[in-house]
Amino acid sequence: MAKAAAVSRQTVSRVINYSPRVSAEAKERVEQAIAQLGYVPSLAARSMAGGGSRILLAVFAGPAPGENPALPLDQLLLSGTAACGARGYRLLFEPTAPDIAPAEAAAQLAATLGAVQPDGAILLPPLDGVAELRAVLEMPRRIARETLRSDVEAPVNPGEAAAETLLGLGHRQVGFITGPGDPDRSRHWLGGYRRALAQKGSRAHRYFVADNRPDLTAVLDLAHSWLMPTIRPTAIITECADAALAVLYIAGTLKLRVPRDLSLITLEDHPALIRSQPPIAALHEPTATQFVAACERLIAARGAGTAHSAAPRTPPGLALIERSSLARAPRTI
Amino acid sequence: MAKAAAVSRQTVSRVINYSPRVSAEAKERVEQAIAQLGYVPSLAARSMAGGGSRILLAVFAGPAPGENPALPLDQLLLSGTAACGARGYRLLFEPTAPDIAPAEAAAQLAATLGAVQPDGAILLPPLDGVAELRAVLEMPRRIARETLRSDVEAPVNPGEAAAETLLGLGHRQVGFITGPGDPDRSRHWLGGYRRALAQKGSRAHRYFVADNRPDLTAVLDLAHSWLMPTIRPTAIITECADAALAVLYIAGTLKLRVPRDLSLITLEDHPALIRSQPPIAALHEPTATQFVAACERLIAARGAGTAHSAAPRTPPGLALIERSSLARAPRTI
DNA sequence: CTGAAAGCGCTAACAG
DNA sequence: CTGTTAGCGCTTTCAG
Repeated sequence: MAKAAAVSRQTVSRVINYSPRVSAEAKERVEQAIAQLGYVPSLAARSMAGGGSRILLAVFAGPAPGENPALPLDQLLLSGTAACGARGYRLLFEPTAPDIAPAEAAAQLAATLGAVQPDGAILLPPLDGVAELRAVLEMPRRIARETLRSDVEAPVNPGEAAAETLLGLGHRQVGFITGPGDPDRSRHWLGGYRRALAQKGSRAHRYFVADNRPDLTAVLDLAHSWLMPTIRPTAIITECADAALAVLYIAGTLKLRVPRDLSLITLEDHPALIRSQPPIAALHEPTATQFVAACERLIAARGAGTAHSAAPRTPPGLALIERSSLARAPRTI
Repeated sequence: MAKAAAVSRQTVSRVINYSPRVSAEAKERVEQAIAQLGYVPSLAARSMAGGGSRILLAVFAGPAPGENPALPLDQLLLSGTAACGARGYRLLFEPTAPDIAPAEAAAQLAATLGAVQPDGAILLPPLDGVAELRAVLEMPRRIARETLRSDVEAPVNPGEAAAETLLGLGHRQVGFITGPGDPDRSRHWLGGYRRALAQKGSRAHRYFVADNRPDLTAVLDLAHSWLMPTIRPTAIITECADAALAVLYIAGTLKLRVPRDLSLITLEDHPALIRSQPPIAALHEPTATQFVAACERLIAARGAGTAHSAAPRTPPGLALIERSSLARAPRTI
């Protein structure tokens, strides 16, 4: 190929690797030849020659059949491939086998690492907490490691944060509706909600809890039964966006106005929340954003000094999308 | 590595490639050494040496920002990686850039093909209809090509099929509620519904159409407005599962019984449909199933004669999941 | 059934 | 700034 541009293969290599040590003239010729011949460098060859594989590995917990993944995989796939593709990288999603011991999962991961030799790997939650897997990423040929959450900070619990927000607005009857998705996650978030209420709650505080991950019709029934009586929640947290819309609808049929009579917040963001009347607030882990950031750090880390990026890690935390579904609690019940 | 087993690299290669031409004895030794040293063959090296990359490429239409993909990407990712992983393959998802001309998309694809050199590629809908892309997969180093639909059969339109099913049950007032997701797809399916009604419909038939892709609260309102009056649909098709559940709830509040007073069918299957009361029928393209089948054909095709698998292509068609939400139309309106 | 030789396409490391 | 020399880890092809 190279010879078509009357230069050596090395110069071609330099050009496609954006080395500054190429004369403008040579670069020109090479680029022209590349365009003409439709030349595309082979990933495999580059990887083997030590130039980096230009592959990033996203490891997620493969859910047992019938179970839901703990993550919005489609969002991650979309935003991740876009971010990586823009920089000439590829993103490979790899599930861990469901229901296996950490040690086995670690062995599996090590095998994948050996076979693919990615330039970096991301342990997606809840895998980021598994010490065995983190260890595997430490050891081998300096594979940069990333997780979504900062390694330092304690992860924030969305359920807890949402409850605190509502308590801060003076609400005393706060409801929580779990959603489908990973049961462990539901449990964890619900736990956060309980903690917040227990901590700040006086006797006047009341729990309204649906911990059974109700489906849509069940949520509608439930909302009706909660909002009909005089003693009712003045604020409701829903794990999934659908449920919030369902509650909003029920509130409407009962002539309750959001947010005057009822505040609503959901732990999953969704485009439909913007268009609803009123728009519904969301307090969620910005998973996709963090994922893209992690990918970019990984890509940036290539060539940089240490593997484990010392790059600026913006504290991830939660994203509170305030919309007009939140208000102070009404004076009287 | 190989020398640890007291054989040549060749023999190792044969063992890991399941060549039959190895003595049981040598095989034993090699396998032991492999386990001991934690040896993993490098994908890149195998690919470069011509042994096949063991990578499958899934090409999908990258949606414009804000738009939804036309496919259940998370399902495809889950089932696809599982299927490929079980056979030692990897699955790489690659989006086409949104809003570009077919020719450009083709160039992009060609570049990816050159860089990754997958053993096979799958054009996910709606890309499978783009001639330029299909052409790219024909040409190069015998990359096996697959699509979800059979190349021969005309794709079946789920909207049309659902409408026909209901017409066959004697329904004359049939509703159709579009959902979020790819707008083109909505349009297409709605068109099928219209065609079916126009074809079989007498004057007595009535259309109830929501073509504005309503969100959940809008669906709830809509269902109420449809089902309240005396002249109302006796059957409703919803594009997405949520909407079906919403309609079911509204029917309940209006004392309409499903399926006696109202038949329900949705074009998206979802676990929640099984648990609802009654369970709701779904008529959907079994995308994930077809995708897994396509992957397996691709993997099987490696080594086999022709690239373009002449393997038995089971007619894909649609999957009608009958549940108790379907019944004959009531005698009187 | 097993070994030896050659090379896949690139990039690092070193000269010029 | 550019060219030369190796060699990455495997598999193919060809001999034993």
